[in-house]
Amino acid sequence: MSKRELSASSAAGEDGRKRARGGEENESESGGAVPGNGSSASEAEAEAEYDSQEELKSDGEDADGVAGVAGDGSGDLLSEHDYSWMRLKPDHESRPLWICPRTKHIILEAFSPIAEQAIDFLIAISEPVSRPTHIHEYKLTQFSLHAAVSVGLSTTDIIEVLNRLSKMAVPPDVTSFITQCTRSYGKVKVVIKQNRLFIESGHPGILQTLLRDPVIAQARVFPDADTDGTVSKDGIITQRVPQMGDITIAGTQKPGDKEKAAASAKDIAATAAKAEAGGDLDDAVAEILDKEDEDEDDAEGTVHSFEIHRSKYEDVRKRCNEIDYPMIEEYDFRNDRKNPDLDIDLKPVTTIRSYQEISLSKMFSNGRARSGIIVLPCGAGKTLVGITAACTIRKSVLCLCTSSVSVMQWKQQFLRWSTIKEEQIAIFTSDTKMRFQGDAGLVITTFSMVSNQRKLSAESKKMLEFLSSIEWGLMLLDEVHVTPANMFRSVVSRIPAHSKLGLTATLVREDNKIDDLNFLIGPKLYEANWMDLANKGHIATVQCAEVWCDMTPEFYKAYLEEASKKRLLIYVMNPNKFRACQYLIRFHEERGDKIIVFVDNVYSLKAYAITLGKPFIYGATSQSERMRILDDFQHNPAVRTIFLSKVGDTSLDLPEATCLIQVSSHYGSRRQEAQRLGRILRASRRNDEGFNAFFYSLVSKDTQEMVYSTKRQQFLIDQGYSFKVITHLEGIEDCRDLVYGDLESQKKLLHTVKMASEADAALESKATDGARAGSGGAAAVRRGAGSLKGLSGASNMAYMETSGSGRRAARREPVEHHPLFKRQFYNNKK
DNA sequence: GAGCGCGTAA
DNA sequence: GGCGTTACGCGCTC
Repeated sequence: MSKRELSASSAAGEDGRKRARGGEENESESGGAVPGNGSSASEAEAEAEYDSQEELKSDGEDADGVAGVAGDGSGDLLSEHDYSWMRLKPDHESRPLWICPRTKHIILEAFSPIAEQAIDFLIAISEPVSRPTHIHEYKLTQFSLHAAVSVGLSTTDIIEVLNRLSKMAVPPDVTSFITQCTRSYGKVKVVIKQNRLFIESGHPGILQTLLRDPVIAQARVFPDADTDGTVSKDGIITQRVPQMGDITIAGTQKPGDKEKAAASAKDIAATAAKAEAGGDLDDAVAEILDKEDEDEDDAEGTVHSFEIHRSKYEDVRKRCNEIDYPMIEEYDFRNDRKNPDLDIDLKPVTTIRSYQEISLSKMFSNGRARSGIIVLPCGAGKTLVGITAACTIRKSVLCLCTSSVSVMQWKQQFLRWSTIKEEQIAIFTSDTKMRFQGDAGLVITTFSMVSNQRKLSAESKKMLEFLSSIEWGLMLLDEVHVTPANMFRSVVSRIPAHSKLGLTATLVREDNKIDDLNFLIGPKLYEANWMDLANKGHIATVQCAEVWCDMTPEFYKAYLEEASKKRLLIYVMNPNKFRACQYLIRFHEERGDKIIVFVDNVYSLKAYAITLGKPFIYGATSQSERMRILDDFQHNPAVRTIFLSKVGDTSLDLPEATCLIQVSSHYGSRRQEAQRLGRILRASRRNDEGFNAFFYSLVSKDTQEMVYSTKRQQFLIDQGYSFKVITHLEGIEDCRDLVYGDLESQKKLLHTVKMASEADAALESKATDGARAGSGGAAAVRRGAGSLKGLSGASNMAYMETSGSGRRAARREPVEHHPLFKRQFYNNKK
């Protein structure tokens, strides 16, 4: 074990600890705009805690070495594996990657001079797991490697570039994993002809292999007399393949993206070569390109296929993934003479940003449209990516949104950025059902409109028939992370589309269905790093802070006494939280910020907004009232703060907002946290000198809320954000006029809250039958006991990243960190 | 076109 | 695997 390895690992550790303490690196550059003194009191506390931890840990590290040569008896995965056989290259210092042979995790030193190029490459071949400031973590997966092949990288390219960037030779396990995952990719395709689905391959043997699988065989449709091409004895169809040419992505100057992809590959290579002081990488890259050209299945001139039932599409595609013959969905739209062209182009003035171009180049890199998912932060122009894809394919487009509001927004955006005419667009929602003119067009609709199988109005039924009769060139799926939902997922197989493009900012769900997107839509083609775009000025930079509000003794007592479901109201209505909220609003209003306050719970929302005298919007607010409040917020300088419930989580476009305060939220939803942050990323002032947007989460200390808060932040932390912990808002005690300043009013508030939750409970027991109410009463005592237990668990979780609650917490983590990192993040003790 | 019931998502 | 709350879309009625 070399010294270097140890020192690099402590760099990783440092990063982990920075995260743990709320990422103080942001403070130095924040310009002191956050009104907390998190750097003094809280930090000192945390520091002391962490120092003692540090001693424990460094002992362990010295004893068994970072690579875990000897077990430390804790059962830590890391310690059970001996990596000491891996030898560092002599010039490993100039190479930025570590590769774990067992878990296929790749760790990047983000401070390396060639980090940026390495990132381009890693994004292409692996999944980002976590990307905080100094150390990034990626993971090689089956799907990420499929995606790599689909953008034109070959097995040897991947291994070779990886080898150049790595501090040690690529371990044999990793090499064979890459080989295994890339070998069969691209051999099987799904194509749509005359609205029917065919499984296609250049190798008839592969089709026979597939047909031996019961799931696939069951989905099969046998060819009839009308079938084009020759049909063999076993019913496999053979046809000649049309030739293909180059394409241009709309809105880009350069012809095609092959060059683009090549350019970035070349960059990586060139820099790696430079770091290496002379190498033959340029040749290797040239080779990559050559290969890309000859790697087409079509070289053989014939292609073989069999048909499957459309209804079985999802099953078959899933099965193919499982048996390692992933089906790729590519649309050779340039040679599609059968389907009518859509007259659409980007307007000449429309320009797309570099990362939008790169993400699209992943989609079109071989001259065809490849189905998949592009992940861009809110405000980074996802819509324009979708529109550009439509302008490149130039066939009929079906655009699916989650709400009717975003349906209208998509329509406006299409009209704004492209040359499409109003009459070519059809809106299909519950209150607008139109058709487009001509034989090709754009339909914008909602997921529920096309997935709803239950009672349909006659008009909708006809419309739905129309939708499934068209061979769509492109299906755009906005907020694609909703697609795996039971009702929504069926649309992708029911409506035939030659290619599908999913867009989202938050490719996370709290259930385990997110992986289903791999066979429902396709691989993740591109994922932008939020921090990265912020640094380049495309989205606003945000200071994130978690404000810890002490519970008042009375509220805390009530919290402990209450059954778990009533607790929420108590910690949300905590008077100290009220005061913190009021204080922050005042502070930011004086700075000239426009503030959105999110309160998830409707009762609390009203209580907060009315007490503080601010307008609020929630589900029951009428459409006209919403418009009025939002309009006021944007244009009336006197209205600086609005309160929103969950209504404001998605697709509200408020470019004026520069500050967010989160008072209550939906459990541990990472998606909600990220999407709320997204509300301020497009702040119109983002490019002002030294501009920062602010994101505060108010958390009642030592309650369940702390657990959720930690979990919620995970997505943003993985995107490189760091949360500063503020335990005390500076100057809050000098504000004598804050609400609930005296014990009397606090008690009154507590009483009101208790009454409210009892009223709710009463309402409920009246609604349900007596049996249920009775059992609830009997359980109350036990719940009280359970609450204490839950409490201690809660505080452990809350301090998870600072004092380490051990592996149990780690297991609950949505993101599986590499053991090397777990060690740093969670500080496993012996 | 507002309001209700239903089903659904997270 | 479900908890509980909130929001929303759809189709229908008045």
